Amino acid sequence: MLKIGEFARLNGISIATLRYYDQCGLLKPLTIDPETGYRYYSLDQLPRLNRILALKELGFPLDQIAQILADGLSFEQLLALFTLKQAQAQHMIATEQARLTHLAARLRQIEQEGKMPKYEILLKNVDPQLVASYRAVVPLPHGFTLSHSRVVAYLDQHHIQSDSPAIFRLYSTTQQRSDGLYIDLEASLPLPTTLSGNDEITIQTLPGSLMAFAIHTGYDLALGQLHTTLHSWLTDNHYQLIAPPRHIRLRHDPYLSPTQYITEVQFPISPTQTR
Amino acid sequence: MLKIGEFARLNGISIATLRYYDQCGLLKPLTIDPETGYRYYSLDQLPRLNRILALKELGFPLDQIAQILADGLSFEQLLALFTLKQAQAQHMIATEQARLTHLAARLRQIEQEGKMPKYEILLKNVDPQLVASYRAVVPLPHGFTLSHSRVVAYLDQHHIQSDSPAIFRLYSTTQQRSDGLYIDLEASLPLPTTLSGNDEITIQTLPGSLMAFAIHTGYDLALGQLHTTLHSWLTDNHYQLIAPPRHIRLRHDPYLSPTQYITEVQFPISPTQTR
DNA sequence: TTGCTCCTCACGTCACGTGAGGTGGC
DNA sequence: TTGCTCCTCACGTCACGTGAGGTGGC
Repeated sequence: MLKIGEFARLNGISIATLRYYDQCGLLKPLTIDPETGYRYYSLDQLPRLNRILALKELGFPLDQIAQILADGLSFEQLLALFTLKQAQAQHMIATEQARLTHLAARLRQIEQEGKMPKYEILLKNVDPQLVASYRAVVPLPHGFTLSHSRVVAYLDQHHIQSDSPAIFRLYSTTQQRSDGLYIDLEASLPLPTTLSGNDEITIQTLPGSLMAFAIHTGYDLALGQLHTTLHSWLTDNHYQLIAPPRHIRLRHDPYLSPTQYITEVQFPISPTQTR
Repeated sequence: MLKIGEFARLNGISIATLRYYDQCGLLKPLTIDPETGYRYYSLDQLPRLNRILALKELGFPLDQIAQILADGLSFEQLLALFTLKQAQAQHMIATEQARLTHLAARLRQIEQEGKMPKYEILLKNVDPQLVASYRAVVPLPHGFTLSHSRVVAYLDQHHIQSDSPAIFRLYSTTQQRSDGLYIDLEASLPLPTTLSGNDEITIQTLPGSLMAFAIHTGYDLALGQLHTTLHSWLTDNHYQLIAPPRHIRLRHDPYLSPTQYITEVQFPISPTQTR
């Protein structure tokens, strides 16, 4: 019969752990002195404790360990449990490896610039969104505002006032023509309820998607660098662009200085198939 | 000015998260309506929030993120923080990969045997231990008990009664000679205090070490399989044996049936240098 | 009036670690 | 008597999630 301290030392674990396992019923001492409350363990309990510790190292939570040891699981359940754990471990590895990649990139930046990077690239899910849209190939730099005003005019006709930010989808990169730069652009504004469109204006639902996004502060035509950064981020992190990039004009009041503008750039993405 | 729900949706995070960041001072709303308590955020707070989220993805705890953003860290501290995180991520990957290996092994066993394996192999740290030892090449099967009784006799001479289990160090594997099997063996018993030895008995401190160990139930000469299992476990998990294996006779009373015997097998190990 | 969004507690999570304050056996 | 080991609460951990119960604006 072993006192709790001896039993703990034998297994290289803490007394608190054994007391906790007692409390949650995972491993009760063989006897408890009713006078003193001292817990006494038997050497015969070693195999059970070791099984517990081994399963814990495999990453199982204590309640699942209790189930496994109680033998209340069918062969299939056992198999499923272990296969699931395997998948979880693989997922953890992938996550940590991505983290390593990002950390390495940051370290390089810190060493070079002595500072944090300008853009933070993050992931989020964006819901589908009902919008009124106007698409055309338009000249820069005013194409954004021109297209936007077409949609605003349409909404005005229908007496709808939208204070949601404008969404631009970029179907092409900027293209040099003889008379200047052009871009294939779609301006959209969210609608509270569906309408019928017309020749110019399309009513549609922008698809929801996983997005890699970043916030840009300042004039929204100086976004080339951010696009480049996002593109290389995608390949580094095994994502692919699955739809046109979006610009969201979060703040773009004409009476503000352009340095105050805030634009969100969204890249709709999905994970690249590995293999 | 954005209400908390709008600001949350904009970043794809929960309202609870924003409230929590307010509470712990990481990101306070720009203003709070004193009447209603409503929190109002500004678009200018987007970059800070994104930095927070990015650092969180890199694995930093919120209090460290606060420090980093407060810019209260020197270049060296920043570098150290990131390098440490990198090391932690690498460690995590190694741990998870070991877990995967073990899970795969278990899965194979479950599929083949439909049952949990016989032995659980675990790690623990063992402290140094002052002992009285007798070492000799002895015949099997009685060599263990013979050597053990030499040490017991020595302790009796000194009127010391040790009820700690006997420790055997196996300096060789079993060897076939013309007159039977032999083994180079050292039997030890823990001492409460140091003594002077004699021709036969050495007083020494068994070194502490990281141990891979397993518990064996039953007759303690049927341990060949466990040794083999332990050896292949070592190579699978990138450890190497750095000292003779130990057998600890946790229960070995002569009046018990050998099926009741409990022996712990310990392999002193250290991680194999990778590269 | 009905929904919707917001508010503030307060509690739960998971596997223990860490005192505080006290007891039992040598 | 002094150490040592053991006991039982109770609280802290980390970053929120989840009600309960209530309020404000359309």
